Amino acid sequence: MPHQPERKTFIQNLRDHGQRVTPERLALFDEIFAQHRHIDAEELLTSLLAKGHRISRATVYRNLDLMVDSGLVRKVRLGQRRFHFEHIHPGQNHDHLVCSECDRVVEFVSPAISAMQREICRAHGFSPDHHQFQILGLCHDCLEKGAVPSGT
Amino acid sequence: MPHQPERKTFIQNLRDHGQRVTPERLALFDEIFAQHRHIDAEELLTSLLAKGHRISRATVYRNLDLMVDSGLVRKVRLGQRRFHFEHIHPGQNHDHLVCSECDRVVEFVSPAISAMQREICRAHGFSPDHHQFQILGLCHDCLEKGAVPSGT
DNA sequence: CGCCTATTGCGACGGATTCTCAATAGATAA
DNA sequence: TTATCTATTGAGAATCCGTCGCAATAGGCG
Ligand SMILES: [Mn+2]
Ligand SMILES: [Mn+2]
Ligand SMILES: [Zn+2]
Ligand SMILES: [Zn+2]
Repeated sequence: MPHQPERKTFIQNLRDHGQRVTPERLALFDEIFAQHRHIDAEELLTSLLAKGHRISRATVYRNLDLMVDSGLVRKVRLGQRRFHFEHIHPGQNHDHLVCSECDRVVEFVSPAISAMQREICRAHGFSPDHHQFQILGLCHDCLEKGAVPSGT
Repeated sequence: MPHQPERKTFIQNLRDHGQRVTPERLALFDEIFAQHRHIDAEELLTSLLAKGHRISRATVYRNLDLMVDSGLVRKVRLGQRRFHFEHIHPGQNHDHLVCSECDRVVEFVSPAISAMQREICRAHGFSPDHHQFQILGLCHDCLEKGAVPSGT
């Protein structure tokens, strides 16, 4: 269990808010923190069931929201359709390059973005909570394989 | 008709690709370019019908995609659910601040973002097509009305 | 242990978009 | 102008991605 401290934080968060520590919550938590990739609700449900856990789709969705609210998990829109989830690495923010040909996702660290975000919000009287930033395009491999950049 | 040149471009685009110039396409085009705001497919359908045009929902969706592909219209995810569309102002890129309390959308011009995007893509061997950048938070008005920033 | 109530599972429901397919109507050439 | 070819349309069913309602279950506390 390489994510023991986060697990303890999660359990403490639950207790602090009068929420219950259920096996479903722990299994879901462990699954997200075991994965080092972007994973969607359906994939999480499938892997949990494959590992013998008994959990329903609604519970997966409900508890993903709960973990997002508690700040342990991030919910990102990578493609056009569903949300993906990833556990948060504290202190190391990143955003995503998404290949529209092969769906590959590359993370990039963006020190300048936080500063820019602060400045823009200051200028407009906004109080920022979080941002979504994705760059869509073609990855290196797809370019070499001859995919055409942009419209047809 | 204050968008005559774009209209001609659209028609030429269609002809160049062996696509037909239909009244439905022109009506939809005119509606998007008449609006100076972010509008979704359902709203477009409703206003077209209210103006006496005969057009179906499927046609609206199909032709929105077509206009996005031809580079005249941008498709942005402002809330969590549906897409919104806006006509492109060439040479003046912008992104969006979205208030999570009142759904207000404020546009901001971001000269630094293009440069950053280019640099990040160069470093990762990516060929960028476009990006999605939204900052979620609380607008000035909602802050004054006492909305609580972030969690709970 | 026993109560209280938060949480769960199941299946129905919902919004947004896409699909299917027969009918319609632009474009082109004679 | 008319015939022909086929892209496009309309209508509604289907799909995708979640969310909801509610009865059954089971954590947490005294
Ligand atoms: Mn990531
Ligand atoms: Mn805009
Ligand atoms: Zn690729
Ligand atoms: Zn607001």
